[in-house]
This record gives sequence, C-alpha cells and structure tokens, in this order.
Amino acid sequence: MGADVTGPRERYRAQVRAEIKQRAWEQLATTGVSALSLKAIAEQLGMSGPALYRYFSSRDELITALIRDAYRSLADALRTAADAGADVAGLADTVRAWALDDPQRYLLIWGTPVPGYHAPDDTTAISTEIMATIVDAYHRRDVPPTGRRIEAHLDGHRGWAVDPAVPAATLRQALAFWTRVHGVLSLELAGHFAGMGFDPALLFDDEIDDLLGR
Amino acid sequence: MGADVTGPRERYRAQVRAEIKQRAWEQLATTGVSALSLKAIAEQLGMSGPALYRYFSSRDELITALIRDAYRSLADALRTAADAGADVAGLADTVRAWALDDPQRYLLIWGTPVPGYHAPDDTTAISTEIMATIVDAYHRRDVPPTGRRIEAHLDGHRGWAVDPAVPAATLRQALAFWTRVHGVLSLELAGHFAGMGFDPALLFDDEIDDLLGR
DNA sequence: TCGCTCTAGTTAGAGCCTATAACTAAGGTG
DNA sequence: CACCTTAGTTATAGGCTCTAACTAGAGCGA
Repeated sequence: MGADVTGPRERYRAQVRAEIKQRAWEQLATTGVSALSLKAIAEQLGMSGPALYRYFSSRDELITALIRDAYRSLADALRTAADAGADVAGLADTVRAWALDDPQRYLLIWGTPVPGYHAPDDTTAISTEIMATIVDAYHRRDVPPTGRRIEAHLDGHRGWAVDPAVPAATLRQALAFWTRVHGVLSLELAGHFAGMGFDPALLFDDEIDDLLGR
Repeated sequence: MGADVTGPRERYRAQVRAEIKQRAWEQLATTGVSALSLKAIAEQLGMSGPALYRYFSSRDELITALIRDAYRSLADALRTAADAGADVAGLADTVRAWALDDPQRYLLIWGTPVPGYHAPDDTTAISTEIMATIVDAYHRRDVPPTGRRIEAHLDGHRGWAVDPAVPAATLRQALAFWTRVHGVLSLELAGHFAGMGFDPALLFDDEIDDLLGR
C-alpha cells in the first residue's frame, strides 16, 4: 500500500533535490551556513543559478530542509543507540560523536539562530522526540526525587514531556543532560577551548560522570 | 601622562567610529550579525555607502571591533561584580543579566563562529581575563581536590590559568561553571526552550546550585 | 506512434550587498 | 594665507538572491 507510484519525473526531481542537499552539506562543512551560496551549488551541478529554484523556492527553504535532515539524523542516531541498550552515558557519547562527525551540522541546529526565523512544526516535533529518548534513558535509571525547587516547577510545566508518568526529578535530569552536553560541545566546536591545551573529551566525560553522580 | 593630544580631526574620527558602532549594535540586536549591513548603517548616518570604509576597512573589521567591545563589556561586568564582593553564584547572575540585556551581543562572542575567522590576540586576552575572574572566585571558596581524572589532566595542561598557585580542582570547577552557564544560556537565547513552558531562570539557578554543591 | 502539455532548463535583469577607484571640497596646519 | 591632508562624493566592478519571460525536450494519453 502507499507504494507511491512515482513517475520518472518525480523520481528525477527527488534525485536532484538530494544532490543539491549533498552539495549544500559539503559547502556548509567548510564555509558555515552564512556563506551558503545557491549559485555556487548550481554551478557545481552544472546548471545555472536560477534553475535551482525549481527545487527549492528560496535559500531559506533549502536551509530548512537541511535543518530538518539534521534533526532527523540526530534523532535516529539516539534512537538506534537507545535500542541497542545504551544508557545515559552512551547517549552522551552518541551525541558527541554525531557532533564531531560534522561540527557545522551540529551548529546548524543548536547554534545561533537567525533572528526571525521560525522552525517549522515538524522539526520541533523531532526535537521533542530527541528529548523523549533522553527522558526514557533516565526513566530507566529511576531517578529519586530531590525536593529541588525546579522539580515542583517542572511538575506544573511538563507540556514538553511525552510520557505523563515520568516524575519531575527525571525531567530535571534530562534537561541538565541536554544543557551540559550542549555547554561543552558548543564551546568545543566553536573553538573556544583551542589554545587552552586541555582535552575537551575529558571535560565532557567528567561532566557526564558528574551528571550520573559518579 | 600620555594625554593623547588628539587634534579635532582625531576627535571627530573617534566620534564617528563610535556612532557607527552604536548603529551596528542596534542593527545587530534585531537582525543578528549575518544581516549586518554597512550600507544601511551609512545611510542611517546620512552618509553614502563607501564613506564608511574611511572608518572601518571592511565589514569584518567592524565586526571584530564589536566583538572586542562585547568581550570588554562582559569582562568589566564580571570584574565589577567580583570587586563588589560577588561570589560564584553572583558572577553567574551577572553573566545571565549581561546576556539577557542583549542576547545578540552574547551570541556574537559565544555563538556560532564564522569558519575561518580567527579572533585577534587581544580578544583572547580578554577571554583569559574573564576566566581568571571566575577562577579567582572559586579560589576564594577553597575547592577541595576530588581525585577525578580531569584534575590530573588539568595539572598538566594549565597554560590558560593565569595564577599557577590555583589547584587543578579549582580549574575544573571554573571550566564547569563556564560550560554549564553557557549550556543553559545559549539554549535559552537561541529560543530552544520556547514553547516548553518552564522558566529557564529556575533551570539556570538549579544548575548553579548544583555547581555549588547545594 | 503521434501530438499535446507540462516542466526543467535557459538568459535577462532588478535589487540587494561589499569593496575599490577616482575625484571634489573643505577643514586643519604650518 | 597657501598648502595639503582627508572626509566625503559618484561611478563601477563583481558577488549574491530571486523574478520574469522564454525554449526545448521529455512524459503522457489517445
């Protein structure tokens, strides 16, 4: 069922769109999103400028597609790791490996946003899925309540938690996981540790250890 | 001494440069750095495009000046707070207030960098000064060693620490301060908590509490 | 197989930007 | 008071995104 009977037109279209995105990722990795040039991509594909607009109606739409794919890729990586039995520390390593694999891809979704840009609903849905994977991993650990102020607050503001049975203490841990992982990774990827001499991997591991009460 | 005997030419020049930066900050706050337009600034000042190049030789040089000023502003804010007796928690609040006061200013220095852009030496010097202020605040708390793996590592890689008498345990705490504060703040400023419903301020405070062993 | 239609590509160009070159005019300086 | 330095000008090159108008060919139904 639903075996979308794509004619050759549709098939070709999808292929060219994929090729455009491929080139876009290559450019992104070296120049960053701000210097992403549709014209340059078109020329690399042997077509001239405006032809690309048949496939993406604007630069923003291409970037949105890239953002969507990046979210999807991270969500899949985490889901795969979790299904393979990864615990919280394993998920942290998964995120780090995913980030180092393509720093600009990480920064594209978690870095500085363009003011005024509003992410489409489906990307925020994937973002929720990512958080759910992390929450699940903590839920399996059975986090005890601590009576911290934020736990009471989160009990009243848990709209983002998919599973209503998850205790607030677990939600707090998931948030801390997210912010700490991002804190180390984003500074590392942005090069702020360069020249300081220490190994960011050790700092990352140390933060994760702390997060797990080790 | 050294009362630079600026003639009227120099004085006027400095004033115009300041006015350009002022307009640049206004633009930055609304459009972000990627959309910063020299031409638009020039027109706001009633001069036409190329005139601005008398004051900043390129867009990059203007942005570099803004980055320098932003680092300076944050370093001063922290120094002032520390001199007024602020402890680690107080410094954290100072950073947060500074960030919320102008989110784009925070993201300009701590957000996604342009690949290939290399910060001039004096800004990294200010960055070191910022870290020194944080390290000092922890040093006053007398952090006990924990025997964690990263402490041994930091003992061998402490080039960035200004004061050689500071123990590695303190350096580790300062790094954790930096990454955790940045982790929460950057996600908050980037709008990733929007729509989740909870109050980022409580999460921030909770992370700081945790950092202080509370 | 034929012919229609749809669409992927083209070039031309508007309008934005950064940046340089050549020139003008006015102010500071000796 | 004359000179010269410099802040500003316009013109222009060259980059970008994106629209408009057109062309040619590939897919589709009869």
